[in-house]
Amino acid sequence: MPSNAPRPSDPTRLVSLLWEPSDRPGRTGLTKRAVVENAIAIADAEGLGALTMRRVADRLGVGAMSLYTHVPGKPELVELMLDAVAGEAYADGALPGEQGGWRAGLRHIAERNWRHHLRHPWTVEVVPGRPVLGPGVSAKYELELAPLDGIGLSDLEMDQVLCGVLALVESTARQQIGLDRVRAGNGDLDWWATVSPVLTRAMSGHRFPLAERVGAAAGEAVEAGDPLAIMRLSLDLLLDGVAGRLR
Amino acid sequence: MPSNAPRPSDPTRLVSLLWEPSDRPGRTGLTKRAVVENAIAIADAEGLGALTMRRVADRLGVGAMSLYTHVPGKPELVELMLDAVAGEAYADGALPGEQGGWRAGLRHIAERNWRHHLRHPWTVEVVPGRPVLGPGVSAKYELELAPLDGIGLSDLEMDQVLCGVLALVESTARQQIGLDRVRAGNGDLDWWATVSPVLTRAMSGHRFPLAERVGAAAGEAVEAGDPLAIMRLSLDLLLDGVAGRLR
DNA sequence: CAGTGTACGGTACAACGTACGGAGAGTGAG
DNA sequence: CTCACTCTCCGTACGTTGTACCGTACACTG
Repeated sequence: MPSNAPRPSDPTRLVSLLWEPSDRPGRTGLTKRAVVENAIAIADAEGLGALTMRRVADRLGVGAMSLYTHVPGKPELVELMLDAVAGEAYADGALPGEQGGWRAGLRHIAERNWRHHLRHPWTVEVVPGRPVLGPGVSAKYELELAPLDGIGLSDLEMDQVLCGVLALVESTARQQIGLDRVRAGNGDLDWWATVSPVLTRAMSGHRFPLAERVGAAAGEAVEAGDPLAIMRLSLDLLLDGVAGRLR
Repeated sequence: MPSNAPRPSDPTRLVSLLWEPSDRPGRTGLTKRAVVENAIAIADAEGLGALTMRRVADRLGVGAMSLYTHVPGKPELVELMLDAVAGEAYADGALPGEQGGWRAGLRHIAERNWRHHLRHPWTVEVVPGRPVLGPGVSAKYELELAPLDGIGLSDLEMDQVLCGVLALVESTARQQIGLDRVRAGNGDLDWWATVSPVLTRAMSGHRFPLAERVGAAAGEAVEAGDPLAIMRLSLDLLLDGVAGRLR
């Protein structure tokens, strides 16, 4: 990043970019779609940190600067990637609105978004700005609102409940993904076993009775895929709360 | 980042670093505390992206490489920053355990964490790895468990409920922070007004009836500080759910 | 006062996003 | 067919990043 002031990033330009057809090939057959797809492949495998214009270009067998004909810059590329993967979430036809009731629908949404984030871990690295108003995101939003329509919620409440569920899933997925990464980093060595003795020595003098007791219980659970359990429990609690408001 | 393989980042080293006293001055009076505090100041004002070893060093009037005598590298610096700010959350003495009941306690926790994230927006940019086992984080965890102790939850459930609340707050704060940033970026020009016409033209042919209706309602609410409302509603729902389990 | 360990920092390197401008292919007009 | 113009592609270059390496110079120990 050479210039301190980032490019203006015209939102108008971005919207057209999102909705324009992505398949019109250039001279070497390069398309916007191909750029986005290859960027996604890199980010899926190695995270946003490994996503580099040069690497995308290498995968496509073109020069780095050729990408800029199809994509204004890296931030815009990431937005295009986000919209592209959003479209996949319900591609198999199991729609939230057809799960038999709002509760099953929301559960389905939670499960699909969980999968979605684990499949594309970089989605939890992006700090959102304005909503990405592309075809993929719009379609996803439309489908996810379906189970909430006509059950006695106002339009605003529909959005808020949905956002609440998605927030829960996203944040828990962040934890899971972070955990997966550090576990993949060092070769399976037992983190707690190595850290624990150093920790107890370091915090001699301090006492955290609750934290130690609960932390131990939580720590054991973590080794069995814990964040998912947190997500499921919190989701159930939240759904119970919604049910209470409806009756 | 010159080497593709990041430094091993010994977790043992990090734990000692977190608990070691931070005030022992070096030859020029440089301390670990000073490094961390100045790094926090930069990140608070301009985000993690603006946090640079050179900038921290400049603020301290030392050479960039001098930081490395006090801090092993940038990732470790960020972890030290996280632990340092965690310590502030309840520094004024209004503890979650003394709010009169678990419900008020959790609400207090949510509100304090909301403030915390807005005060240090970079905290929502960090993808967590292993928990940061420093004095600040430990103290915060201890205090936040207090309102949940002895109300009929298992140790594991205590952790899960707390994590659920924190997840909700964090994810909603992320949205708020992202929104604040784009709003600060372009000089207050009305985003929706400029985007809307382009959008309707671009998506001519596609129909998203629910998304358009609900999105409009949600869009209006956004201009009045919406993510906070989402957080509050979802939190209430979650708390209702907890109440249902307890009785 | 001499010796030694440690704090400091200058230089250098690989990698980053991308501005700039040239090269070359494609297309339309005369 | 020829010319001119446009648009795609990309080589080069710049400023900035984290930090490895190694020399320097201070402060404490003896």
